[in-house]
Amino acid sequence: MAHTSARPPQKPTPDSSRRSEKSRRAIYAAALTLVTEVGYPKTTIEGIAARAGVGKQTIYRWWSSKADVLLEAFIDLSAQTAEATARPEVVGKQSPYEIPDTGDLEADLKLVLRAMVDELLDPAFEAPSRALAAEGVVNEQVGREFVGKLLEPQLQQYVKRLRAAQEQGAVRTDIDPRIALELFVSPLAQRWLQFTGPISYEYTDKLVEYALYGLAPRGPAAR
Amino acid sequence: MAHTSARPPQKPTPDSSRRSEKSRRAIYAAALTLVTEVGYPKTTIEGIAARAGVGKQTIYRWWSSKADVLLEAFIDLSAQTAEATARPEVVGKQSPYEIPDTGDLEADLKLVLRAMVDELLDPAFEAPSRALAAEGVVNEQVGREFVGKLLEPQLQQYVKRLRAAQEQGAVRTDIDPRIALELFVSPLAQRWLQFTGPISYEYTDKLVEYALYGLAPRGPAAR
DNA sequence: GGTCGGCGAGACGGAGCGTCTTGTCGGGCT
DNA sequence: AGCCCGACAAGACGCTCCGTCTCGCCGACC
Repeated sequence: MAHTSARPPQKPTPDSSRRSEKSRRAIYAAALTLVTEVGYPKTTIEGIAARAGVGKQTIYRWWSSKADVLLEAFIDLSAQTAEATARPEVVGKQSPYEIPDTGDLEADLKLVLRAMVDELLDPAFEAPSRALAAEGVVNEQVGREFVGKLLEPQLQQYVKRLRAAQEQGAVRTDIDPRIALELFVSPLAQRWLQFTGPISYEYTDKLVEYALYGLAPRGPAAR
Repeated sequence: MAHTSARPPQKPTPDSSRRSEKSRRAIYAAALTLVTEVGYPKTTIEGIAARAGVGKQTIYRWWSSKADVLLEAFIDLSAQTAEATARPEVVGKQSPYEIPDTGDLEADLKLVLRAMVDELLDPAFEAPSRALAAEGVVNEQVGREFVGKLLEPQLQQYVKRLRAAQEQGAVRTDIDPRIALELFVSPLAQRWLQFTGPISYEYTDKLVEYALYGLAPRGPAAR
């Protein structure tokens, strides 16, 4: 009776060693193109398959949904972009978008947030990341994967920079860096996600200033 | 040639004076129920019609998409809830969730943010507002309507309270209140929308403290 | 040179789309 | 009082896309 095989309705796990690299890349490219051209809701698995010159079954064999395809495609795109961006100065792995430490926290943060503004307005990134963010809002599993694989690694760079700032005396030591970073990152994210306001360098500069020095007057009379 | 009628393929505008109030309310209820029970993607116009005991055409006659139906249904729900919440002390229109002014800005903000935490975790509100937020991320028209009709009016309450605080000397006068409010509202919104972290009273309390007093040390040596 | 499994292609039944048709019903006008 | 008009419930229609399936085909490994 009991051999080594599983009992219940198990999927006939595909053999990944025989997987076609060419098809995979064509599917990534088709998914990213379509989501940019026709928008996420009108992007269909049939459409991706047709555009990639691939059978539908090839997509269903390796992915579970169009969100899953797009997530992997976007992760792949991000990895490529990061690789291209990273100067090949050090052989060791370049962490995603390392934040500079010139000793001037305010300037460093303003610089990085300005770079984020540029990225948010780059059409090649905007369509797929908007689509994934939208899916993640309503589908917790996709949301957590999106955050875990793409967003949180970037946020950890801020944690790192803020910890350094605490050692330099530029940030109070009783502050939780993981929360502190949200004071300037989340407002930008919300304006971009929900169209709650315009996005500009002046705006992100102000966010950094407000967050660092607080809304309350700093005179000795305060508090 | 030119009579009073329009020329090109115009929709035969329906007569709103003959509109069935009963059907409208049934459709709102069905939409809100379905989105809570089966989720936004599986909520269909056919399903709403069936659940409401209504013909599909009645929905297509008055709304353009399921997002449109849900948006109106949710606005209606919010209006009813606001009406029920507002104590009938004054006859005049109660603005949505007026923020108290006890003279202690920190305490007032913490209180209101705690109330927002409660609301975000209320299942009856969570499903529809998540669905609309998700749709709005990917559909700018829906996004702007969602923000204009639901989000921004609430944010303006913070603007009002912060302006009062500026007059009281509790907030620096060179600060833009519309941006300042985002320091504590947006982080909470992002954690809720994207599952980037847990939501609690302790968390929102910290947001208020960080925003008011800043991340940088407040000693005379700073800056 | 034979076997195995992923591959492109596309047929299949089922859902839901948005439109259109039919007959019913109720309010407003004459 | 009787009539007319348009919104209404119901559901048929052709369409697209879903997810599964069945074909041959072809390349890798034995």
